[in-house]
Amino acid sequence: MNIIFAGTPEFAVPALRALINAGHTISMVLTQPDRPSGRGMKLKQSPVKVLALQHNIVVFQPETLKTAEAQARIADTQSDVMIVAAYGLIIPTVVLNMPKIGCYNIHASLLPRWRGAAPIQRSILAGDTETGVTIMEVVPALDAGAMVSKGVLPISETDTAQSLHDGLSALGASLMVAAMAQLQANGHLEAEPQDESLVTYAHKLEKTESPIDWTKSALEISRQVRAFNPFPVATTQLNDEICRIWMATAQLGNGKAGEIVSLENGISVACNEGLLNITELQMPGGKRLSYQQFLQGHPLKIGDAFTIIKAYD
RNA sequence: CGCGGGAUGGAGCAGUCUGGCAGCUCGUCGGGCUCAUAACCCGAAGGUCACAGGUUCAAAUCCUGUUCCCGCAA
Repeated sequence: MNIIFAGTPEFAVPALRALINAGHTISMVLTQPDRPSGRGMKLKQSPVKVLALQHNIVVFQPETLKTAEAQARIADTQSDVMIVAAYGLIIPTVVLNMPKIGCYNIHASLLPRWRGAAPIQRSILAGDTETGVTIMEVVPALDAGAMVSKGVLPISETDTAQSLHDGLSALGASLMVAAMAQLQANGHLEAEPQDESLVTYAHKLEKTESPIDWTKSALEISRQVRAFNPFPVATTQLNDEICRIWMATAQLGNGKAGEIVSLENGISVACNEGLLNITELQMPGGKRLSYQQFLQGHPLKIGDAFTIIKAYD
């Protein structure tokens, strides 16, 4: 089929690759304009753009799809379907109506739960035991289209936003390829409307949510740490310096909130309820370190305490 | 040239402010102990202190430039 693909970050890359490998013609790739990013603020191409260029696919990077010019270029591709995966720009209704057959989206949650920007992180934070990917029709309202198919992925006690992201991204790619195969065979896709009474929204993570509050339970903090890995990373304070916590799990035990109670298998810190077992962390200027390596250069004693960051600049 | 931090035996760090013998924890190697061990004891090797230049009797340390890494910001 003749497909126009709209996506920007790493999450969308497996889907584009899978569609190419499935033999579809990608008539155009829409992705966000190159942005100044990283140290030195150099212009950086989106991961989707990099892949598209490797396959000599036409890349179109308008600042907005509201202009007649941009819309004309998209219309010119005469595409059968448009596939959207974390594109990051609002797609006007007029553009949604351009593809002959329709417009489909990959969303990283089991809709109608977690519509919005940060479904993966919010599902971990909420303590969900499973999450997944939904293939659905794109409609003008946010992630509200009828659902074509779903794939489920369990969330384990050691899953991070990164690990789930990778799993969901791959799952979404295979579901989308399957959906396109079905569409090609049948000429249409069955879609089930979302139950509006079960809708929840996954708001973007705020930087202000990253400091760890040691008076919460270990379970909650562990979810925070894992949901915030790799971004924006949970933080706490150690000896007047900001310490980033990359990996931690909850375990049984108790003590005074913030105090280290054991250094046996990880750095165990007392919370209001239970212990947080830190296994990977990072100090300013340094790299992420396993707790073993960290302890060799930063000697900690039982009784030392992490403190709560008061104000976040 | 967006802002800040960093680079010291194989790993992680101290030492730099105030110039004066190259240190710590771990790893590696050798020996000892042990039924045994990632445990413990004894010993050893391993450094162009990122790179280049400058100041000085003397530079890891002060000055200038370069490279690479980390964080912020997006």
